[in-house]
Amino acid sequence: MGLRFFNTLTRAVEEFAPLDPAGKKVGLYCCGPTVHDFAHIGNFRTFVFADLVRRYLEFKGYQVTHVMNITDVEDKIIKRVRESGSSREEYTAKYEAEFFKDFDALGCSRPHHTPRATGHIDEIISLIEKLIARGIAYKAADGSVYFSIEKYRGCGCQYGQLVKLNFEELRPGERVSSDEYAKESIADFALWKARAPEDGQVFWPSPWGEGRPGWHIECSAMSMKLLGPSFDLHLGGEDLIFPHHEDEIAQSEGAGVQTAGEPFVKYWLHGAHLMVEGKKMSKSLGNFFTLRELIEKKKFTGREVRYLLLTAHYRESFNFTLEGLQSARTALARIDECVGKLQELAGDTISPADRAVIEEFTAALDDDLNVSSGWRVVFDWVKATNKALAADKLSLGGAKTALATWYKMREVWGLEAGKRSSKVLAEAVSSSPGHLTVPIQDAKRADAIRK
RNA sequence: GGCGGAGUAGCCAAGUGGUAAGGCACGGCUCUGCAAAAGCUGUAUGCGUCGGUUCGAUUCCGACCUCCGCCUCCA
Repeated sequence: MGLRFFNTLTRAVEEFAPLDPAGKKVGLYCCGPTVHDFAHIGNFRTFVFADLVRRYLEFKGYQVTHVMNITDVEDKIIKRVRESGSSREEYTAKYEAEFFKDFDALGCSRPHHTPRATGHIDEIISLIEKLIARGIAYKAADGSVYFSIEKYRGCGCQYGQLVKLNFEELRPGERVSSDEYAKESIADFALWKARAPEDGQVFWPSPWGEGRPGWHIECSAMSMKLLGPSFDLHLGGEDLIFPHHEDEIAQSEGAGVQTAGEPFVKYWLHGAHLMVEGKKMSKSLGNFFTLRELIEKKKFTGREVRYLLLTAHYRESFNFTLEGLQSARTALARIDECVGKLQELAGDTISPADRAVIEEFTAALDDDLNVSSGWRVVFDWVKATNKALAADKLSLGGAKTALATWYKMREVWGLEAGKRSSKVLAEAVSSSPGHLTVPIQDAKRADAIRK
């Protein structure tokens, strides 16, 4: 059996088969950040998850094109821009830069493309024009353009592919904002929002007047531009299933740009949310970690945070705790210790990995990214390696193979060791091949280093 | 109210119709200036509750309890 993913579209685990007839190229899109503030640890769970998917596909030999959008125009951003007095460009550039700082600290591979919504206004407009031409979108009295779910369904398209929806009982929300009173139907959503006074300088010209894109449209426009009208994988947090992703499907398939019978996206993968210290993250509870807080105030590393995020299956809600980070630190140190010894023995030479271990590892990850089983393989390997090291039974060749085995698995985890912690450094100073012995005269120095 | 997900040792977390992986924490032993690391080793008669099916259920079915998400431009 090969790689399998749980597809939200079918609510089942499916064999992964790329659209590419050669079975080689894979298009992967992940909904990226809205750059209105520092991203929190929950946001990053999704990006680490997407990074794992990408790395594992590459590990499996696929040629992945990874796209992640930057949403740099949206209600909250406009509000903040107005309050801060800076321009939208200045404001979003700052938080985009901060976002990538954290993204890098977590060891996430940069996507091949990180398109900004505001850089694709033309594509967005042309997509909306297609929808209007097909009679699925309409310009309302307020100057905005809306997507008509009724018309869409009238074309034989299905709305509600990702969630079961009861249209008769769709409740008119109490919080329908006043600027959307012109919609024909309550479930219709904005493709283009007419310029409002509070938007300030944030607007673009369009065939329907000045305004800005709706929330969902940029993902449709940019993903199809960069990956084609049909692509393999679309990822995001579970909260995006509805309405964001449902609406993306509607906009993209409603435009009629796909080859007959081909979907906009073949596999939809959604990551579950994070809890913090047993509670739902919320600003009022104050349990809202940002990565920089964890790094600067709590003195953890991005690598430790990444490890912790990678210990739980992506579809299970996960309880993120400082205690968990502490145990992540210990577990990583154990791996590093073992790898450090191997490096001393084998150097950084290239050797084939242990096939049996890699096969076991692959079997674990193939199963909808069963990271827990993957870690079991890693720690069984650590144990076996340590045992051989302690018994002095590891030949040079054996050490090279063991090291290569870890490097292979590490490609998937993305946990390259950066700077060693002071504890490990102290040991590295006093270690010699084979056994870790501290010369007696160095005892005081060792104690000093320890402090 | 509608839809969906989950409840496994102190904490995190796999898994299976036939008797519970792994990590962290904790205890014992070996090694050691003391530690740490490493090695060996111990720790759930039990998998939310109550019923049912079965030779046998944690795994299947039903009910219930609890938690979480979406239905409201939050990853």
